[in-house]
Amino acid sequence: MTDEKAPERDPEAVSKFVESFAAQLVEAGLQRMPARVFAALLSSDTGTLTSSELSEQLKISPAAVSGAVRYLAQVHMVSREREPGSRRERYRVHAGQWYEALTNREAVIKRWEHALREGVDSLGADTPAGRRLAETLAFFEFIDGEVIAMMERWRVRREELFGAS
Amino acid sequence: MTDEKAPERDPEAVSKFVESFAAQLVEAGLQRMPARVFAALLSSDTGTLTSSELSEQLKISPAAVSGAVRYLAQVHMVSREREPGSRRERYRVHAGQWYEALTNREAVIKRWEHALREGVDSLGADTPAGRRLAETLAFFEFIDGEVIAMMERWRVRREELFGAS
DNA sequence: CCTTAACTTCACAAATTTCTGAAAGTAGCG
DNA sequence: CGCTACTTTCAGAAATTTGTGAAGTTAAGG
Repeated sequence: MTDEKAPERDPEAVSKFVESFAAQLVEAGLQRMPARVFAALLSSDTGTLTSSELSEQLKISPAAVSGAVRYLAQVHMVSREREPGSRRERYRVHAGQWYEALTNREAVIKRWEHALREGVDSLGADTPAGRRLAETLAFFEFIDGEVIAMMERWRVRREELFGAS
Repeated sequence: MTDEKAPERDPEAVSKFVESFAAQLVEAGLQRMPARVFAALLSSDTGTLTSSELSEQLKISPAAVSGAVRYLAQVHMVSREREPGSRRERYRVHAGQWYEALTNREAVIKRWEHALREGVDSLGADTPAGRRLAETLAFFEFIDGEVIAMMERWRVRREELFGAS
């Protein structure tokens, strides 16, 4: 009900959410800057922000934005887009895309499996320790398959709930 | 085939596995000392080690062991046992117990959900950002249920593979 | 081409985290 | 009751991580 034409959200409220969600991400193991940048994108209206918008909103240097975004892109939590006809770059969080990245723990799991296999070999499959490692390995192999099926079910569910593909 | 009565494993090989598996755990977000301690327990024959054994094997101070173990116990990755009739404490990794702790990310997820709910409220459920947050929230709620069912299936599977309950 | 707007890289200062030695508990055992 | 064998706590040194300013790079637009 103000006379502003674009209904600007209360920056105070946005910032409050950004910081509190970022804090949770940090606690879960993400670095601080990537967490804040990601939270900011998640709570933006378009799901996209430019480098300078991020820099301004979060009060951090362009260098920090650059580093954070590079990391986030690497783990597929955001994607980068070039605005045609401008040097400006836009960073985007696809609603449906990012938590699939959580799934990409898969790469991590593969490495765990590798390390465990080596362990089973070098300690001996017939030793108590070897057996313990083998069981852990079996667990991860199980998880591998389950996660894939689970994400399949989620896509179906999501369709039900929100319609859009 | 040596004349040693207890068939000591090659400490070299054990150490190699411990360090390489610990490295993976670190990369996944665990702190260094807890990771090393945990890997050492995982590759021990009995699945238990005393404080001084850990201290010696990993070449770290008793203080470091104490800190690492406190953390691991807190997140339920190891349990502590008192040897009756001795001040000595024993730390144990239950083969089937520890990866259930991975599941206890559950607590983490609950906090994420809380933060997201607040975000939806304060940004407005009818805004684009609000809708994005709501979808993310729905995803986590979905995961909650799935993980529980998945662990159920694992227990069945484990029974098949290894027999022991 | 040259200018300029944008992003990236790099070296370093600051903040944080990690590990240790030393001191202080705590409980078994004589 | 106190000695002894362990473990935990704590303050601080050392290592690591983080974020910045400044210089470097790249491409759009004149």
